[in-house]
Amino acid sequence: MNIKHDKENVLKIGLGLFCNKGYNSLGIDEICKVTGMTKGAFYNAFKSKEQFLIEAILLYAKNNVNRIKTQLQPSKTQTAYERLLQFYVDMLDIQPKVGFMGCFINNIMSELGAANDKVGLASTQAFDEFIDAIVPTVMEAQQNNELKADLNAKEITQLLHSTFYGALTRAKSSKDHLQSIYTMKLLFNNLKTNK
Amino acid sequence: MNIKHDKENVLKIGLGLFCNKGYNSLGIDEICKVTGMTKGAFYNAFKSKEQFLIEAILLYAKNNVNRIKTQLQPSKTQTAYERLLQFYVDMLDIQPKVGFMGCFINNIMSELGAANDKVGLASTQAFDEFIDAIVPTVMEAQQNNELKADLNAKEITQLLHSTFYGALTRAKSSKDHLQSIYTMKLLFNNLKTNK
DNA sequence: TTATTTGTACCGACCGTTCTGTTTAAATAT
DNA sequence: ATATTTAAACAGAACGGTCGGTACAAATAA
Repeated sequence: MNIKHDKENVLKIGLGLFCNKGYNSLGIDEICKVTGMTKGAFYNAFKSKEQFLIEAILLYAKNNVNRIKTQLQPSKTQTAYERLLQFYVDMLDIQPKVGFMGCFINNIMSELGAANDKVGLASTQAFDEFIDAIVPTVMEAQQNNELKADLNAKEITQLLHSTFYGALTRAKSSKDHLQSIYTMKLLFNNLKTNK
Repeated sequence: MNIKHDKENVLKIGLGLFCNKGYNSLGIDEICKVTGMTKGAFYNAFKSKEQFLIEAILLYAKNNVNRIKTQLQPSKTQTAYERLLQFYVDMLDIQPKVGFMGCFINNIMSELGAANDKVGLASTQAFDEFIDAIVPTVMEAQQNNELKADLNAKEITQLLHSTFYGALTRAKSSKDHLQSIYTMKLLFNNLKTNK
C-alpha cells in the first residue's frame, strides 16, 4: 500500500529535525521514521541527503520571509522601532521552549557553510532574503525619526541580524537567553536617534 | 618502536582540524593520521573523542585569552578604541587565508552547544573568558572618551563579541568577509561618543 | 499493458571504541 | 653494577553499530 507523501510536509518535519540535531547528526533513517516514509519513498522524492537539506533551506527561507513580513506589518499599536525590537526579542524569548534550537539558517551556515559551497550559497541567499524582508521596517523607523537616519538601512539591518545570530549562538550554548535579549536591546538603544 | 607524543601538540593539531571540519565530520582516524598517532596511543591519552574536544576547548581558551591580551595591550601608536577595532577587523581579514574556519568556540557552540551540556558549558566559559580579557580595553576606551561612558563595559563587550560571531558565521557561508568588516565598523561607529 | 512509486534487504564505507599484545623506561632487588 | 619486576605508553587489528545510498521485486497508478 503506497502512501502519498506530502513533500512539503516531509520537508517541514525534516526542517525541525535538522534544527534540533544539525546536519551530520541526523540520519535518513530517523527522517523516514518520523515522517513515516520508507527509504525507497525518500530516495524517490529526493536525490540525496544534501539535496533534501537544500530544499529544506529553500522552504524555510520562503516561510520565514512570510513570517517576518507578517510580524513586522504596520500596526496601530506599535511603531516600526517597537515592532523590530519585539521581533528579535520574541525569537530569543521562545528559545527555552524550543530547546534552544536557534535559527536553522545560522546553524547550517556554521556547520556546513564553509565546507559545502551549494549549502553555503543557499543559506547565504536565505540570509539575504531575511535582510530584504526587514529593511522596509528599518526604513520606516528611520522616517519616524526613531532610528538614526544617516545610516544605510540595509547595513543597519545586517548589523541587527548579525548581532542576533551571534547572541542566539551564545544563548544556545549557555542556555541563557536573557543575556542575549539584553545584548539586542543594547544594540537597539545605540541605534536610536539622539532625541 | 613507540613514539613519545606531546599531548599539547596533539591537541593543537586537533584544534585546527576541528576548526576546519567541525566535530562530527572529523574522525579519530584522521586525527591519528595527521598527528602520527595510532588509536592505541590516542585512547591511552584521551578518554574519548568528547573529552579530547573539551581539552581542546580549554587549550584554545587559554591560548586565545593570551593572544587577546597581547593584541589589546596598551600601545603608543593606537588608542584603546583603535586597538579594539583593529582586533576584530584583523580576525575577519584573515578569514580568506584560513579557509573561513571562523572561531573555534563559535563553531562548537553552534554545532554542539545545545545538544551536549559538557561542551556547552566549556564553550560558554571560554566565551566568558574572552569577554573578561577584552573588557579592560573597553573601559580604557570609555575613559578616553572614545566609547560612550554611560554604558556598562561588560555589556558593550558582549555586544561587540556577539556581533563579531554573527558576522563571522555569515562570512563563513558567503565567503565575503568585507561585508562583515563593514558590519563591525558600523557597530563601532555607533558606540562612539558624540563628539 | 506500461510506467511510476514504494518496501525492504542489502552494500561498502566509516564511525568511536575496545581488545590483546608489545615496547619502553623507571623502580626495585640482587 | 646487574638483573628483575612493574606499570604506563603504544601499536594496530578487530568489533559492533551506523551511515548514505542502491537494487529490485511488489504494489499501485496510468
